[in-house]
Amino acid sequence: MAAPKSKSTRVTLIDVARKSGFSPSTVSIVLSEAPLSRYVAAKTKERIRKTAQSLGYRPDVFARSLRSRRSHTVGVLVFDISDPFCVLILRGIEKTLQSTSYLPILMDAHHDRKQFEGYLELLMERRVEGLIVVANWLFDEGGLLEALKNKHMPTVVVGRDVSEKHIGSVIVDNEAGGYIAIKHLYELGHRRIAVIRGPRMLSDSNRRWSGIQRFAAEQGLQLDERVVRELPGAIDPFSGFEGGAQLTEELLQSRSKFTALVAFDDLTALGAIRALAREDRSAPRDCSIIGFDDVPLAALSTPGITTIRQPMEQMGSAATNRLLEVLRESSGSGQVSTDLELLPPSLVLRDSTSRLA
Amino acid sequence: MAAPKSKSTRVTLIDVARKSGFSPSTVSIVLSEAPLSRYVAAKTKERIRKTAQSLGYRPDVFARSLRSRRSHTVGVLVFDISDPFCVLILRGIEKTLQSTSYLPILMDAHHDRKQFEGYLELLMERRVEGLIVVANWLFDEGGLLEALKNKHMPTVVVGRDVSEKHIGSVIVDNEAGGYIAIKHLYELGHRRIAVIRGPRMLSDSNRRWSGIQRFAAEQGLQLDERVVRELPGAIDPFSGFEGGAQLTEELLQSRSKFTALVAFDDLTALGAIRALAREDRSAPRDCSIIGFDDVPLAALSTPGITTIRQPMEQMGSAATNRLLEVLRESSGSGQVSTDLELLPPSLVLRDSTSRLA
DNA sequence: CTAATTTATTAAATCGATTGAATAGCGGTG
DNA sequence: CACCGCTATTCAATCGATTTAATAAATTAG
Repeated sequence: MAAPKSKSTRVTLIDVARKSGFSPSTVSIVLSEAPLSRYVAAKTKERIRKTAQSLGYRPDVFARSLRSRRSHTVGVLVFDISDPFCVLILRGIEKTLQSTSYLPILMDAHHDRKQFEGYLELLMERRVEGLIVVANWLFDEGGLLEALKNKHMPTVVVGRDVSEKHIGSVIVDNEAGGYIAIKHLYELGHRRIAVIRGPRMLSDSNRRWSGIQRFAAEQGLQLDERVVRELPGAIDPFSGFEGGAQLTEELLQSRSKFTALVAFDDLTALGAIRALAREDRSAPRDCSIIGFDDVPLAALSTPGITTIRQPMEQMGSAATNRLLEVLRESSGSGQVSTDLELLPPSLVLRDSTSRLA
Repeated sequence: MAAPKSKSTRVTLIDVARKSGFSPSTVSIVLSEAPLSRYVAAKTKERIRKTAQSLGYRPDVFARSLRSRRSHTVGVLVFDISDPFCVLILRGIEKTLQSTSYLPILMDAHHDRKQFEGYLELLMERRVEGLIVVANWLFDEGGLLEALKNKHMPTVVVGRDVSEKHIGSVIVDNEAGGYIAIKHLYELGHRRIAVIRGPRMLSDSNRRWSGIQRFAAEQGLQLDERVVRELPGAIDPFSGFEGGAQLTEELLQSRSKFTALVAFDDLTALGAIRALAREDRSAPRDCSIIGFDDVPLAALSTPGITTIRQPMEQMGSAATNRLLEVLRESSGSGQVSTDLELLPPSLVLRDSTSRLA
């Protein structure tokens, strides 16, 4: 039989206190498992918990936060939620946070500096206890990091290496990724390998390129610089696609020969495939193509794109755990340790690459 | 010169009151633009605002919410954020909410009933003032709606028609979409048109099918039932792809002829393309294919998928405006009007369909 | 046997705002 | 001139918890 309480009155701590016969203090101490609860008799605890349960008591988050000065929330600031790259990271964050008492508050800056700052401010106002920034495509620009640092807020960035700035970072090992990518093509017999690398200003891009070069050096493979191109440093999340298509077209029209292509990421690879199609060619028949990221699209396009997988969900978890550690240890005073967490990429075989005939 | 305040002490309303020489009440009334502020002298307002500004005062959300019993938040419950269908809707919601004082709190149930309910509970505890549910792929099942109704919370569902249940809904006009889709193929000269429709239990699917049938009836077009298939009612967000590939393969292996295919959605279309490729055929050369939704992938695959676009961002906005209306008018007592808002779909031409040779 | 310590509980202050009722001044009215 | 309604501001209660310091009883120590 449901208690026929007056409908609109919420059950408060006082109600529980009255009904259980203990003081509000004791009830609070028991229900919030404060340190003092060590001294509360087991029987008392049980009685209080039972009454709370039976009344359907739910503490008021606002009252609680007001008094205890803790919001039990963390801000998650993502640069562009429509970037498929982000979504799995978010899932990792969410799953990890789920078992804690922290609520993620997600804000999407959709690639806008102003918005980013605005939302950052908003999150501060909502008194988040920590911050996870999911960065992609240019983020570094123009003192954003300074803004972050000044906030004096435990912060972890995932997807971009900013470790010098006394903020934690979690990223994939891009150098290893580049290495694995070209190695795969090499092992399929390809020797004339084109590369569409990312913008030079992007550190990810440089690391991947280093990996490629390292492999080439190790194998004595000659990288023909006439078939190495660089994406422009654009802002639009789809610019990778456009750029990939554009540059591939140029490559095809130049006289230089190549039988395989390392694309900066999956979108670039998709663009390359589009360009091939325009010339009535296709992957992998006329050119093997390998991407990077393993966004969901990569599996759905035809041909499926062979790619270097970033363990995105793991990256989300790792970043979250990093933050939680700090939050736990010092309740706010702490800063995230500066070091960089590198997660290993892996090769995902699909149909856009094949052995050289 | 920055004021050298003791660093950790936050600026409170009292500080502003003291410095400006008015009482806390007046300050509160002015800064929160309460009704009473009508009676506050313009000069006073200005002085208070100025001091607030100069002290860098930011009201404490918790104190404010505690006293005023308003959280200034709305819950956004999405069924699966990795479904690209959702993301643009979210953007619409976010953009619309941005200009208001409401903060969206986003929770992702990733296709799990239990999670959905858990997050629903959590949002109630956080005292959201309203709810936007972004539903896709089966949601109707098993009393979820009842749960929602019982919460006595203004709610709008986008993406699924639940208007009978006294909850607002915003969806695309699926019937019109189906009609437009087949019309497009018909106008390209196709007469033997296959259809992979969605699961029968999904109302979207039925409406689209109705639209297709209506067009056929109007034109006296015969729909050959041997080339009409139905996706199984699976849960997985990618089942559309698998299903599309599977059913297309079956269609190809049956002796029945067809020159075009209406796919339930873009993922299904991608699956169909994959199946064609396996048989060394391709769209649109061997078969024109039209999708539904216009998810971002549709533009990036090769060939680009001709599709029926759902105005997803608009749908998000519409749902949000619907909710805001209710929230404004009665501060909570109100329920969302039951009626259904149908938004028009539109044809997006790309390369997966072509005139019958 | 008293003092100190540990266990168990509570009174009361507090977090930082909002808000309904109260206080005045002031011009107009019958 | 007493009363009313309007403008302008403030007092004090309140929202619902947490937390510090205090109280009291029980146990141990000296």
